Amino acid sequence: MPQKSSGEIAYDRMLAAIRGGVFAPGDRLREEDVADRLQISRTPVREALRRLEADRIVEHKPRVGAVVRELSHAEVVELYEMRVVFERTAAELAAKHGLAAEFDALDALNKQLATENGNPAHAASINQEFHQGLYLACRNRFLLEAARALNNALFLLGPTTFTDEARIAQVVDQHHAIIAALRAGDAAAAGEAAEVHLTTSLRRRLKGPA
Amino acid sequence: MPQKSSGEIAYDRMLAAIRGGVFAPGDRLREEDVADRLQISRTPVREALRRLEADRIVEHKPRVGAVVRELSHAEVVELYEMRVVFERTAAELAAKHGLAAEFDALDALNKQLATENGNPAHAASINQEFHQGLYLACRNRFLLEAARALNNALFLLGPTTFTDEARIAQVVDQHHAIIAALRAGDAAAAGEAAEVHLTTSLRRRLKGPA
DNA sequence: TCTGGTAATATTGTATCCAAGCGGATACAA
DNA sequence: TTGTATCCGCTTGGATACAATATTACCAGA
Repeated sequence: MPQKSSGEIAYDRMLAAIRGGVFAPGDRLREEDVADRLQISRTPVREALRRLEADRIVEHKPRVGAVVRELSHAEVVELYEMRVVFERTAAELAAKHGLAAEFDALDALNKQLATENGNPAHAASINQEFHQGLYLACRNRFLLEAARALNNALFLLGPTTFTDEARIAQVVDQHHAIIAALRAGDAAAAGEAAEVHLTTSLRRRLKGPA
Repeated sequence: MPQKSSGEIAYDRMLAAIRGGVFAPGDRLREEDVADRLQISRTPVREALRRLEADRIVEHKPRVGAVVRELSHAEVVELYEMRVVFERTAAELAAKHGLAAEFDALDALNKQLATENGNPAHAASINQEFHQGLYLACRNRFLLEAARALNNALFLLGPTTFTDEARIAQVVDQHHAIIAALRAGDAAAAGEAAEVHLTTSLRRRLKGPA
């Protein structure tokens, strides 16, 4: 193990497990179980659990254990409320600080997304990359970190639905509007487009499961 | 120790130490030193350090140790950039969701601040409470948490300067503008007032030390 | 004197061990 | 049959011991 510490590995694996639906909200995460599963001792597992707790992905009850958080309806709304703010801010800042090459990269991703009709998982992955690229273009480490934590919390809601073809087309369109505003250097328009995009996303989410 | 775990205590004490200037940016925090100092073992100290790392207050270099972060000029600007966004958002949401009683409490704090001429430390403390109250009024747990982390990072810059009497008067005025907009339920105006306030604050900060 | 390598040392990373607290289950009594 | 009290076990919280590694100091040779 030259590069990553066991704690890092534990964190990554557990995050991936939650992301992949192996651990569902409400599941208990007993330190020893996880340790056995990952073939390491409890110490790095505890470290990983603490980090997940800081990300608000697990809840830590003293003497009871860690459980994967369940988001109430109110919290889901609050989560998206903040996501809208972050995304709008990211778009505004990216319009100011981003490079043309970065916008080109976003455009390329978006074109790729447009052709991903049959593969929902891949489409979701490209979508992730797009938004990550947007955050990277705004040259603000604190926003990047805050958005990362927020997006991790988003995994609790399960995978984004990209099964619908019309939905993908809509997303691609909205992304395109953002990119156009970015290229024009129009921060206000970019922010507005991002807000529209995310608001649609929330609406979609709330319509879905619960 | 019925209520707080050693880890909690370690976190609180270290945060207070950084806040109080005991640990300055660039200082190394060796686990054993801190453990000795707090009369506990390394385990809870590590937990506290990991939490501080999540807050981006310390940097953790493998096999080397934790050092209190030093913010570059660029990072300070980015930090305030985000703080403006958060504060603006908080004001907007508070205007929508806050209760009249909460606005009254903010007003009371602000009046108290106006009379705190001779005591910079106390004035700073009241100011903290004011902003905390604003965040609480907006009913968004994610914003609250993100703002908490950001404000902790702010401690790295040293205490806010509230020595100048004219400065306090200006702050009180700007707070008052925010409160007025909140009471009117005018989200846009509240957000605008908050942005003005924080922008002044940044200007003040950059004029100061470095 | 400077440079290269090697070895000692300092410090974190991981594992294991002991203590403490909470919850559940069971038994007894009403 | 139900309510209550007590006891046992499961799980985390904290401490310590051990391993791994990066840094640094020191020495030898050029």
